[in-house]
Amino acid sequence: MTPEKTVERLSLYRRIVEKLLSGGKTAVFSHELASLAGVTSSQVRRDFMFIGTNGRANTGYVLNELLVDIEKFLISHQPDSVALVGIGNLGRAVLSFFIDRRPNLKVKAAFDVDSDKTGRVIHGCKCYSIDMIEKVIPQQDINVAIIAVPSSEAQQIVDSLVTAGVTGIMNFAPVALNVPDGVFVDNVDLTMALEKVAHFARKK
Amino acid sequence: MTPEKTVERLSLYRRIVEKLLSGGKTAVFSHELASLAGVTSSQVRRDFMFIGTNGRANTGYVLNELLVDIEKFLISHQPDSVALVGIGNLGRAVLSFFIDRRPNLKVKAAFDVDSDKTGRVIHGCKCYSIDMIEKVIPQQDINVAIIAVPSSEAQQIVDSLVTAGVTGIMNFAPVALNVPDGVFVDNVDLTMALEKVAHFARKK
DNA sequence: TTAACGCTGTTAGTGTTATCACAGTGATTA
DNA sequence: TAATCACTGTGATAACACTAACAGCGTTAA
Repeated sequence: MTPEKTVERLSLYRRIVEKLLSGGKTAVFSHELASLAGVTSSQVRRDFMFIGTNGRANTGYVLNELLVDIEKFLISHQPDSVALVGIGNLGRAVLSFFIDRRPNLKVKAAFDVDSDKTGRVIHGCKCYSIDMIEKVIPQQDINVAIIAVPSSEAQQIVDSLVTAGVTGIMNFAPVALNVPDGVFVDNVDLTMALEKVAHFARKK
Repeated sequence: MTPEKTVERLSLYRRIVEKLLSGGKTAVFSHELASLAGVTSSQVRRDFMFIGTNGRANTGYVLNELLVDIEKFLISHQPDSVALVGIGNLGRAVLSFFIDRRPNLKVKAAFDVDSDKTGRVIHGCKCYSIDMIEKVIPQQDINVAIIAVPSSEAQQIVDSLVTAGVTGIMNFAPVALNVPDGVFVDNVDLTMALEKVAHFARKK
C-alpha cells in the first residue's frame, strides 16, 4: 500500500530527525528536511501524508511528534530479530555494521556451513551450523534474514529460512530468489551497483 | 537516455549469460532468461531493444552475440579504474568482494584517514593517506570511487574526489551527497535496506 | 482588525517504468 | 507448397513515482 520508495525515505528521514533532535532543534520545515535528504519538499510532504503526520504553518514539523509518527509506522512495538547467513568477509562486515546501529533491529544469530566458524560468538552474536536454521529461527522468534553466501547456495538456504518462518530477506547473493507470496526479498547487488556507477560515470 | 533500471538488469543478464555459456548452452529464450533474472520476458526483450541486440524466432538469443552486445554497451574498451575510500570493516569487505570479480573494474587504490592503514597493500591494492587523493587519482586515471567512511566525513571527501576527476560514486555513507552536474552518485544505504525488509516482513 | 506572509496538505499533471497483446518471422511439418 | 508453431520486436496501455502549483491556515505585523 505505501510505496516502497516512501518506506526507504522514511528510514532516511528518521535518521536525519534524530540528528537534528540531538543538535537541539525542535522543529523542521519540509524544505529543510528535503535538502538534507536530497529530495524535493513536495516529496517530503507527500511521504508524510502516508504516515498521517502533520506539521503546522509557520512552524513546520515538530521533531518529537514527527519521530514518533515515523517510528510508529516503520517499527514494530517489539524489536525485530534478524539472522545472518554466511559469515565470510561480507557477512562479518555487515554484522559489525548493524550491531548497535538500530536498537530495534537485533542480529540474534549467525549461520555458516563452515564448522570452524560455528560455536563462536562474533560481535555478540552466536554462530550456528547451517542445519540449525530450522531449529534456532523459531526459537529466537526471528523473522528477518540477511543472506551473504555464494549464489550457488542461496536458494537452498532461502528455502530453509522460509520454512523456519522468515518473511523478510535482504539478499547479497546475485541471483533471483524463489520465494512464496508473502515473503519480501530485497536484492542488494553490489556488482550491479558498481557497474551501473561505472557506466554512468562515462556516459552521463 | 537508457533507463537506469535497464542498465542494472543488463549487469545481471550478463552474469547469467556467462553462467549459461560456461554450462555449454549456446542460445537462450527471453522467457528463460526472464525466469533466471526474476523479471518478465517482455522486460527482457524491451531491455534488449535499448542495446540493439536481436534474437531469432525459434532460436532465441545466441549467447555469444548477446554477451558481446551487452558488454559493448555496459563496458568501456579499457577497464575502469576504481578507488576505495575508507578502509574500515565495510571497506575491506567490499574490497575483497570486488577483487577479481569483474576484470573490467579494477580497484587500483585505497585511502584512509588512519595513518596506521596507509602504506600497506590490502588484497593487492595500495593504501594511501586521504590527502593523497588529488594526486593519486589523476595519476592512476581513476574515475569511479567507493565511499565507505562515516557520514560526517563523506561530503568533504566527495569534494576532493570530484576535484580529482571522479565522475561516478558508489556511496555507503547514509547522507545525501552534494555533487555537480555530470557526476553520478548511487547510494547504497544498508540500514535503509534492512529497515525496509523488516517493515515489509511484517506488513506484507 | 485586517493584510501580508510563509508554510502545509492535496490535487492535478508529467515523466518514467513495466506490462499487454499482437503483427511479423523463420523453422518445422505434412 | 501451404499450414502450424513458437518465438521476437514493438506500439499501445497501464502502473508507478515525482513535481508543480495552489487553496487553506496560523502567525506576525500594521
